[in-house]
Amino acid sequence: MNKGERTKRFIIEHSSALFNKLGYRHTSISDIMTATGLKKGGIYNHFQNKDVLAKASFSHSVNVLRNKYLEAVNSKDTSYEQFDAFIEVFRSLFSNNVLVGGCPLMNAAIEADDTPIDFEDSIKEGFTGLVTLISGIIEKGKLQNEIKGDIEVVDTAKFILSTLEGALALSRLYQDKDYLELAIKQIKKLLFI
Amino acid sequence: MNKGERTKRFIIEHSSALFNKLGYRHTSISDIMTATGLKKGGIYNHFQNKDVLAKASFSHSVNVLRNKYLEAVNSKDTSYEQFDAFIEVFRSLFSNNVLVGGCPLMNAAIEADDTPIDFEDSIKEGFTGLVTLISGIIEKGKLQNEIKGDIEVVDTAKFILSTLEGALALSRLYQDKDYLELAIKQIKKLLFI
DNA sequence: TCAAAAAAAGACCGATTGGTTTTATTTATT
DNA sequence: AATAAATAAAACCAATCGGTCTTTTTTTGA
Repeated sequence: MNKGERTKRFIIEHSSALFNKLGYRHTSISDIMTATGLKKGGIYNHFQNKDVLAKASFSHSVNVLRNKYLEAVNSKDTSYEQFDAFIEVFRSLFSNNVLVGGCPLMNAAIEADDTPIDFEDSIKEGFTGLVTLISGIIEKGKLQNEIKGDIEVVDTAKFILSTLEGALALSRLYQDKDYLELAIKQIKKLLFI
Repeated sequence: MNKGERTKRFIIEHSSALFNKLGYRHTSISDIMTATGLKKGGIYNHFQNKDVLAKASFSHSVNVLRNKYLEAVNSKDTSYEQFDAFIEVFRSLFSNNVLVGGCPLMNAAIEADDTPIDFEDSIKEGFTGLVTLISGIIEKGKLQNEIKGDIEVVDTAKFILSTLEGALALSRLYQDKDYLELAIKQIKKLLFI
């Protein structure tokens, strides 16, 4: 990997945290200059404009998170364990252990609401990927008689995602994990036999 | 009411929609000038600075919404009807019938996350008020044997709020009411006898 | 090692930001 | 109707925004 690629990655890694914390519109190039220690010339040498950098940073955050989810879920065999592993990654969005600033999908979704963001489709893809992941866990659980048989797979996955995302936002606002833990407890009660 | 007060109200009414749609940081004075037809002198004559106007606009949005909630719930006698009435107001946050731009509490909460907003306490108060309102409905339902007796009132209210807020955000992103409707269906199933 | 290419710094640009001040106009009071 | 007070427009301000361009420095490959 040559210098150019290394620097480009370096910029993305450092700016993705900034964008997720401050928002895409509100994060300025000078914020990124401070965070990276580079000047404008060094940044614009790798990205045509701020929007391109913002999109790359968003994708990076989402990729980091997705890989964590997949790694966690795929390492388990029962739906109980898969769900717990998934939840453990989701909990990191409260504790800032994997990313800082909360869920990048929800943050971007709220910002995109009525304020056009050019990577809105990527936000939808990200959420849809999560619904698919949760659906897989439910499907497996039903097959293995761990999850109630009369549950609608995709609808329930959408419901679980809604609940978790809402609870995360409230837990972060109050800096109180109870909202998230309560949601997890209720979901488990709904799901498992 | 003299001219000054009338203009002040006029500015708040018009800018609150803008702030809720675009975000508090991102809405500019010139946006407000366009929306109100006033020039800077006319606006700064009534508000010391943008933050004061932003806070007044946020409070206005929250007040409009709170009055709708209270009016809806207080006009009903059974917890079934109260819950439906509450939900009908919440649905308006998807259809933009009462406010435009989604839930002002959630919008501000996401913006306040890691980006200090000076009215963060007002956001918390707003959410706490909603938890109290929902708790009241559950309490009444338990007393009137409409809601399951073994339900934890406040914890369940927090769970319901989490679910609804998350589902609203997803429904708004996809422009698809299913997320919200699914959440409502599950909550009713959980709640009522 | 040396020259070409890539990378990054630095200076600069017009537009926009929030905000102030001065001037003009409208409203309210006598 | 006249006048003081309130209101709003207009002009102006420094700071910051995203972005460009030129120059300098560093990396790379022969």
